[in-house]
Amino acid sequence: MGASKLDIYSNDINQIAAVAKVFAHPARVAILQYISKQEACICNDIVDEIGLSQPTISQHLKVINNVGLLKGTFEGKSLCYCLNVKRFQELQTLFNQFFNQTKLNCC
Amino acid sequence: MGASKLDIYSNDINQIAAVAKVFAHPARVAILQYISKQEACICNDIVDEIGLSQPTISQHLKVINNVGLLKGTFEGKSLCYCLNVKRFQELQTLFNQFFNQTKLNCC
DNA sequence: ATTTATTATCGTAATATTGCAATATTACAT
DNA sequence: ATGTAATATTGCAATATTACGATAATAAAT
Repeated sequence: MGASKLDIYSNDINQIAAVAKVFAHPARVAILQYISKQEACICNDIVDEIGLSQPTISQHLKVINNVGLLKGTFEGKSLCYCLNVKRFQELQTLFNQFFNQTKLNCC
Repeated sequence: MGASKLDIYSNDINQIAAVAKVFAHPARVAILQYISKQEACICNDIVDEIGLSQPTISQHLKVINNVGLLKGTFEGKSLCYCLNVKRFQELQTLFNQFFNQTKLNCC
């Protein structure tokens, strides 16, 4: 197998898991931290900062972008990756709701 | 490859990723929700509740247990899986610290 | 001791993820 | 138009994850 049986879970549960997956790789956590620290939203420096190849970083950025966490001006030579703070906040709230609801029910 | 290069990241970052991985599968999210709802902390019912086989559930429980999220009396026939609420709270705090710190830095 | 009920482990197949080299694309500058 | 600099995509190899059937292990009850 190897594939998760997504159809047997509720949408809420699948959403939590999908979002958690973005944070489930250290490179992506490191990228998020790094781009949030950069005032001017630097770009290829991510490759230098983290010890991975450019294609690998690009791949991770795509995953981060797929949940709407990137914001920036994408203009050829001078790209600019920024953290979408509003979306970031939404995901934090999503997690907290899950944690709080689960705690509330507990014995 | 397929293996993450854990040695190039800080411990903090690896910890966030490792914890997120636990929540990155819908079965584990569903299991956590379910065991928190059960007052009497029932066990094999998880298999009936979620639509997966007993070995698969057992495997997921192991992953959940590895981050210390399980608490219970493990006595042969009448096992009892409980959510370790204290640890659950710790992980929530861990996530929130990451989110808050990252937001704080942001441009 | 044997049965019974419950969970864990092993072995295996299928799919997913990670990472990189090579190449393609894009947009700016000359 | 050509070159350059930066990122994206493709293709591939290695490892990880997911899932299940078969089997083992454990403890209670008879």
